[in-house]
Amino acid sequence: MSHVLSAVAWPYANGPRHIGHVAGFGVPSDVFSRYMRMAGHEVLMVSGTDEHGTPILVEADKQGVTARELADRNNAVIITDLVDLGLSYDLFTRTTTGNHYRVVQEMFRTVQRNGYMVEQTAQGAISPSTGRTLPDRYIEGTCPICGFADARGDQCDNCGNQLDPTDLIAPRSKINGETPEFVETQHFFLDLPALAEALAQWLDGRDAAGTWRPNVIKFSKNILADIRPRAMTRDIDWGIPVPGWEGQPTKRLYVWFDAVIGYLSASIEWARRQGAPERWREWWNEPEALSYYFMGKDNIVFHSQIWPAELLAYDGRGERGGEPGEFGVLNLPTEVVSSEFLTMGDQQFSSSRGHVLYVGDFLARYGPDPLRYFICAAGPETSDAAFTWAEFVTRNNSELVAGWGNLVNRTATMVSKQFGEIPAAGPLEQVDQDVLAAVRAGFGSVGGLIGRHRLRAATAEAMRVVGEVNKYLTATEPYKMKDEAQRERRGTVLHVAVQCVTDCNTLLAPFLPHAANTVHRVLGGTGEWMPMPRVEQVQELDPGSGAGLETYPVITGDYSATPRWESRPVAVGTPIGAPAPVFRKLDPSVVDEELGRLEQPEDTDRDADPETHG
RNA sequence: CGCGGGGUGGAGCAGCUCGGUAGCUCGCUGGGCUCAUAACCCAGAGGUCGCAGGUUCAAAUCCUGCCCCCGCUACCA
Repeated sequence: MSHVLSAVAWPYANGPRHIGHVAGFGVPSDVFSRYMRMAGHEVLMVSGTDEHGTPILVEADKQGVTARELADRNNAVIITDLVDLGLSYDLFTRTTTGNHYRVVQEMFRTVQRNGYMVEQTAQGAISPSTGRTLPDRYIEGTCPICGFADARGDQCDNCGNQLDPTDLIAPRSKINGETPEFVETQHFFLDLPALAEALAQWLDGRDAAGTWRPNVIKFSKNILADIRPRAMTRDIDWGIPVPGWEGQPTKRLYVWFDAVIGYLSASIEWARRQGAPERWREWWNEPEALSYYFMGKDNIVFHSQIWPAELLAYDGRGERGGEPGEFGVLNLPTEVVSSEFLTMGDQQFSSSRGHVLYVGDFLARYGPDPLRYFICAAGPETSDAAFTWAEFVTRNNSELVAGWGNLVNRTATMVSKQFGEIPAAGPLEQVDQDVLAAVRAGFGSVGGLIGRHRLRAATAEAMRVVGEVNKYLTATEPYKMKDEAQRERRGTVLHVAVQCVTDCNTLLAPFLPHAANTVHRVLGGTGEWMPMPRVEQVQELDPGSGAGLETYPVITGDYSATPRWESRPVAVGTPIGAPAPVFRKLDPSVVDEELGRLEQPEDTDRDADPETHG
């Protein structure tokens, strides 16, 4: 049994999340975490909403609300989506809490004391109207090389050359068209080159372990080649105050510096709320503890470079040495589990063009498990994958309904009609023993695949096992055993079938936790078999710091009753009544219906694009 | 230009690290069954594994060159 940290990417609170987001970080991390709990590990699964940074401010300005108000609103929406999907966080919090601010500032101070946070003057773009940093990607102008009029601050799309915003001719802000001001400004830079060797050593070790997805380890080692210091502060008035610069409220920590620290701060917050304030150390200080970070591919650099660099700097393990602070020596990631992107048909998601499918809308129409199933079976695991309504409907109908749901239903129907309870088994024949063994073997094969983050293969393997049981029923034909003389054999077959369905339900529980509870009840069980997360309103722990929260919602849950990853013998005599279907069959017309919805987005004010024309 | 991913029966994918009868799901055709949400089971048709060379007794799998597609830029993870 190990301590396993499931560190799940923090959704950005500038709007609701679409199904691509939960395909990248959400469902894969939950399947893994649920499985690891079932396998007997001590899992701590943490995340929260990421609420700082320029895009939040830009969106808040657009909506005429404060950054806090915008973050509060989106935090609530995101929490509802994630809990409805059944994502079993031990704590899903936010980056605006006092606890987070304190942890981030402690990290900063120690990194600085160890010599890895160096103050430098840099040329930066400022928005004259707000005084805020204007990130490179919000600046555009004429390319000095090819004359292209809409070159970006960091690259020209026309000629492909890398640019610096100061190179642009007639630079302008993408936000409001004003001319940015380039000023000399002081910032703290994380001295990544001084940590490069330690990072390389760590990555080599991870590479040697051979467990990372090939493209992730490859990409991570690649970006190490031209590593350079990165500014960890910004000229902005929304974010965590910079220790030592308290007198400068327009300087704040860079959003990515604080966001990745959320994994640690959320672990600490969880421990404090458990009334065991030091318990987080079991996942962060014990060297044999494991940590898995789940995200989309655009976040790889922050998890395989910036965050480990922050940890190494905190631990004092770069070339300048140093001593860890009050958190002690912190563990580096065991594995960075990055997904590729889910596309909608053949294009990427785009909220402004209405080419998007929000989690909340999806769940309202189809419920959580069909989405979870699709993501597990056909998600962007090792390459981009397309979500299409046609494939969604097909997989739902032919795999969930006709494969698994039907097996549950036909088994429960026969038991209910012929015995009304789980019958006792007589002597087992070879065919009975074979199917029982085939299903039991699934614990090893499916579990091994989930442990290696091969969810597509794991799903297929679990469904193959389901198929074995369907074959068993066809081979033994219990529905033909009408004679009283065949009563014992009929009972034996149905007993075996119920045992197999029960075990299949265990195998599928990490993927389909809601359905697992339904099946559990169909087979005569009661209550919530797979524990579910819940939303809880909590008090701010550190009212003196943070963004001024008083109470806020979190996702949490008690998962201690999680069933084990093993065959559970069924209890003879358990009453089984006539079952109701576990999954809903979808009419193929939903494909056209949904495609029509996409073509005519209800959002009528989407033409009000402040970016176009001045 | 560079970096990365990908091109496998009608569709979507696995296999490629460690060469050796090309596999899965859906669809299609035929058959069986009727307990089940017309579900389930069996059989079959359908592929010169992007192209051209090379290594080898043997290449989807290794090497070289080429072609095509997609990311790396956006309110997107």
